[in-house]
Amino acid sequence: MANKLTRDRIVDKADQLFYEQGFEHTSFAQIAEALGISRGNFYYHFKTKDEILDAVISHRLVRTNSMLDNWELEGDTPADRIRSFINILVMNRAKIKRYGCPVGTLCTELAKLDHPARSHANELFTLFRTWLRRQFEQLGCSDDADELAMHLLAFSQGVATLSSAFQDEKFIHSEVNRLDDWLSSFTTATNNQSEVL
Amino acid sequence: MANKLTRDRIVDKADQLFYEQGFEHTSFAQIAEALGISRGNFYYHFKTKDEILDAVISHRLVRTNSMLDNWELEGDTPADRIRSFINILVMNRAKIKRYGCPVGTLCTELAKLDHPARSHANELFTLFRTWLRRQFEQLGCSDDADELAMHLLAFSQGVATLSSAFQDEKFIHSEVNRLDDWLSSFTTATNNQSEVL
DNA sequence: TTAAAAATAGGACGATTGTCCTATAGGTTT
DNA sequence: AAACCTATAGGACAATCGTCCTATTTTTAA
Repeated sequence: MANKLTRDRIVDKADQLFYEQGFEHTSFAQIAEALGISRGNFYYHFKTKDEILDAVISHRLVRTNSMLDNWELEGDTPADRIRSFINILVMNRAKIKRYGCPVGTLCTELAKLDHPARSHANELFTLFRTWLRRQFEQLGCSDDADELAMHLLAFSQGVATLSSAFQDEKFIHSEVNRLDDWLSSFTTATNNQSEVL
Repeated sequence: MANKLTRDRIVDKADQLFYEQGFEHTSFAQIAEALGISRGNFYYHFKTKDEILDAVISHRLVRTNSMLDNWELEGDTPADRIRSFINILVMNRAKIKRYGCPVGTLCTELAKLDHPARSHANELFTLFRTWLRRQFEQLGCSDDADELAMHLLAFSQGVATLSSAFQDEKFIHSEVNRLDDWLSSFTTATNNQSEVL
């Protein structure tokens, strides 16, 4: 099945270029040329540009899901797992500084285009949201777990946007430290009574 | 000078469409049609698309500057003035929910396009940053005034991004309340010794 | 080995893009 | 009244876009 291979290569390259250049600014021809395949071959695998976008989003959803599963396995405590989320800001700082957050920038672009795939892309955010909510619940903050999840999600979005605008990696580090402190305040103060769980 | 009038109308409409649809997705023809003028007339006022973009950014810089000046005049205390900044999230919630933050989304798009006007657009962020920094200094937080300014800036960016993705205005309200509380913590605890100023 | 199917190549299409050119109308100045 | 500059209109341009079509090659199945 060389078929499957080419299709995957297209999705991978499209994923990369959509991230680096934006969805609309990336053309069929550009992806094809980057892969060394013809536009005709391209059209054999994807009939429309929206079809590639859907495939890219689905691919990202799968990857994100498995990443979250890994964090679930690796982290011993909910706080550890939440820290795994926070640390992607540091791990991907170079790309974030250059292109922003892959999820946030895609959702923002699709919102402006009023694109049909918009809600599909937003599932990426929902994935993180529900995962984080579960962690905060396990941390003993059931009452405002969702609010805390959204708060953390929002803040990492802001850090990505600003570090990109100001081309500043140090900012990422300082804000991640701040987030760590914030997270610690849950495991010490608030969580004393719910530590029992 | 009907000239000046047409030029301004172009800048206004371009400003609006760049915000609602994005810079690249907005075409010459679209702006011209929306204004009921010909493309030829259009080209008389702006020779390239980048020239309109520059004019739009300059226009936004002027408007933002005068808005900050107003806040400076209206707000009695630095905390009041910072609250003016926070409240634009609430005031513009409908548009933010629909199109995100005008500054953040433009800077993000230009970053991906690697557009020459990128640094020009980033001045919008710098404007808010230095203004907020000054407010925090007057609040008695000179040591980390810039960090606090960036923190606040980042968070409002995140709120805009997420409220847009989840189509959620309530989220804006709850996070603005949270920000108000955060701000109050400076005027009560930290600021007791600097209240003298 | 041969027929069928999957995969690739490459060109053609209509539409749209940013850009540019020329012609004309309206008003101001000499 | 004549000359002139500003402003507007509308078409032409080459390039690029997403899409589609038809061959040709490669692989699989009979």
